Amino acid sequence: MATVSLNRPVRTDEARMDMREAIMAAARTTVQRDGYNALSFRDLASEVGIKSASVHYHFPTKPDLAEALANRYCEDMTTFLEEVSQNAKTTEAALETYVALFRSGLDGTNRMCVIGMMSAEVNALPPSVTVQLERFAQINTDWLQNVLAIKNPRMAKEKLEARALAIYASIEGAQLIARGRGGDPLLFDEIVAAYKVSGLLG
Amino acid sequence: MATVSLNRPVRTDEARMDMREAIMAAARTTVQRDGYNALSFRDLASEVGIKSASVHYHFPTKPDLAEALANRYCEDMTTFLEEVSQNAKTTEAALETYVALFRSGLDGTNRMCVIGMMSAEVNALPPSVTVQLERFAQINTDWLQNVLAIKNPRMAKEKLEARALAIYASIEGAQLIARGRGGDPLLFDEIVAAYKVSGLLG
DNA sequence: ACCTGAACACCGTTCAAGT
DNA sequence: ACCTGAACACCGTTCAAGT
Repeated sequence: MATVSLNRPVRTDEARMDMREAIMAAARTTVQRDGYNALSFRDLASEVGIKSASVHYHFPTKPDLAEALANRYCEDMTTFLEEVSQNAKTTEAALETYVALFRSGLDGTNRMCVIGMMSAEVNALPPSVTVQLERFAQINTDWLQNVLAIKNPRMAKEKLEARALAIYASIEGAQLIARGRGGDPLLFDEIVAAYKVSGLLG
Repeated sequence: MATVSLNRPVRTDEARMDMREAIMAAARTTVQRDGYNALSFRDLASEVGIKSASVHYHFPTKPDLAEALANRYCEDMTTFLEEVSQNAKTTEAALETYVALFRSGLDGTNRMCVIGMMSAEVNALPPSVTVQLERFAQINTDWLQNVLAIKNPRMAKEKLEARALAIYASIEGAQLIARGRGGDPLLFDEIVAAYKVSGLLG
């Protein structure tokens, strides 16, 4: 079972966690919970024990912080998916773990995928960040496509690509809708179960 | 063909559009484009030609405005779906029109469903608004369930309910992902096409 | 290298005051 | 009934100043 690091602070190695990492850890949690627009440099500063002007030393502007967050999120997702590919015993188990990642943020604290959140808030973000949204989608669909190819060796590549994209979009949607209803993980489960019945996740 | 009023200003009857309606019209567009957290009473005021303090006369607080917006959005959706039910010649056509509504906001101005946006920003919203998010989901799934029941008369009610919820969540997800990629309606179409192939929208 | 206080133009909100 | 200016505590950002 791979570590679900996407819903943990950016780094847990407290002993050598420098200020930049501490800011990113706090910022990730806030973005997942409240969104990028609700993220305040002053709140962030008080969380990590410095003044808001000092946050600007590490991240000159708020979009700079958004870019760093999105970039790190992509890296963590890549690592996570590599671990799943190595450790999952079946393609079904790999897909289960994939879905479980998106469920895990919801459970308890009703947090959302950083990239899903930024997709909603995309009009506040410069190209340096939106390019990371596309990268994250690519990371997800590439991995899904590989898993699906193992499961359905005779499926055409175009169809695998389209199916991978559909799964990614539908899981983000399930998370969004469950989040809107208080982050109920059982609602998320219900939606995912219906995806399976329909054949989308089959 | 039903009027896609969900992506128009709240009321177009300019002659008798009072200030409250003008504020709601401007606010809906801004929420769809930039989100609730990015909505500014001062910008809103200058759009409709009054001062920000005057906006508070019509909507005492920002959550009050959010509640009015979400409530009106539910009403407009109900009207829209009733029109579709009356005018669509086949259940396939009804589903096409449903999907087209979510596509229409994206096209050109990359706007999002007000309720999908508020689902992402749910932590900023009081219960008076989140109850409207649940109401909107119910309006959508009730209608979808009815359409699906006509199409699949032998399907069990529980399965119809689950499928309706899955379709709603997946379409919101398609919109979110397409929005993240610049609001490309062709990407939305690609995702929806894959839903159809998988059987989810079949 | 890293942090700070003070200033700037913003924000939602309140309220006494206008018509 | 509807609107306003002024004030409040907030916001991101800048910058000269500290260590």
